[in-house]
Amino acid sequence: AGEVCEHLLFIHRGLLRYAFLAEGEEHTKDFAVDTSNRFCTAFTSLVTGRPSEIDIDALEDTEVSCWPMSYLQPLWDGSLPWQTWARRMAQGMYIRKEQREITFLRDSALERYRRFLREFPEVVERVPQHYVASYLGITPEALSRLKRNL
Amino acid sequence: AGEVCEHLLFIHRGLLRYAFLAEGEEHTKDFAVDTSNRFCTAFTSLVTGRPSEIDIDALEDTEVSCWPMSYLQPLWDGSLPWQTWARRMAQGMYIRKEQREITFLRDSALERYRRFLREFPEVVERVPQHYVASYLGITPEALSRLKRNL
DNA sequence: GCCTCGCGTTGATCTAGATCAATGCGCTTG
DNA sequence: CAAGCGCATTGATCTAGATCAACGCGAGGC
Repeated sequence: AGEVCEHLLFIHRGLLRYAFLAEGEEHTKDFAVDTSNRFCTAFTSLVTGRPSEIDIDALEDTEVSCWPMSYLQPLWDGSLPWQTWARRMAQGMYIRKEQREITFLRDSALERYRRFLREFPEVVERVPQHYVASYLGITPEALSRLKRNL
Repeated sequence: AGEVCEHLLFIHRGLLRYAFLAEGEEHTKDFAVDTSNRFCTAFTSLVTGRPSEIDIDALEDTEVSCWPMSYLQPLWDGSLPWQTWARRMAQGMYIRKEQREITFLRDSALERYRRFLREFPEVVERVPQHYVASYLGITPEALSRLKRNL
């Protein structure tokens, strides 16, 4: 956070977490894992050129390929297939966020946890549980109690 | 909802609402107004070609230009400037959804209402209040009480 | 070995917001 | 005009999840 994001990462191995800080609280926005979501970047900063408000940290030793934006931007702006690729990436990211919006409007914390287990079946074993709680928008204590009902 | 979205709309006058149905409850995802967000479409359906899960309904008499996808797709796929335009649109939509994600993780209902007033200052006077409540993820009763504390 | 630290759990209490039910009030329609 | 409807408000009660505090327990580090 604070820097302008200049890179697009592709995750070969490991696990990253997107977070942001607000009034001393840290909130988990998303995970990026080697088993899915293999691209990782502070997208908003990347495309606006403004400093990122989110932190990205590695929860495991992580191996990535790193694409500098200075390399990608000319491809995106100069070549139709790459432009299409970039558009599709943005579309896919939108669709994921829309799902998350729907989940916040429609589901209880328990239901959100069940969906999380379905979307990231392996992540739950690889990250400290309080990060999962934070991703769901609840406290660690609440998640601990939720698990008793499934 | 149920149909594949084939159009991108540009709103000249009026006000639309995005909603979805879940277990008999209707939830409001977003508003599209003639004073901002002037494009409107069931984006996920538009780009995936799958039937839309969301409804779009007009809360006022609304005047739009209607761009059929059969017209846009060849532009997007065949022309760099149009492709760039489409990519930028997808990026912008992502950024808006990210803001909404952050708001659900970080803010109380009261704070979300304050932000809503800032983002859509005029909408609050143009739509029934229970739609605003639904957009915020709370009940109409709760919103009615919230307003007493600002 | 012991000590600490990070993390999860558990218990007791508190609170934001949900739920249910009643009231009021402007608009439309007969 | 009255009747009915959609919507906002208000009150009483309930509940999911927050908060605060205590405890446990395994993994390092000394």
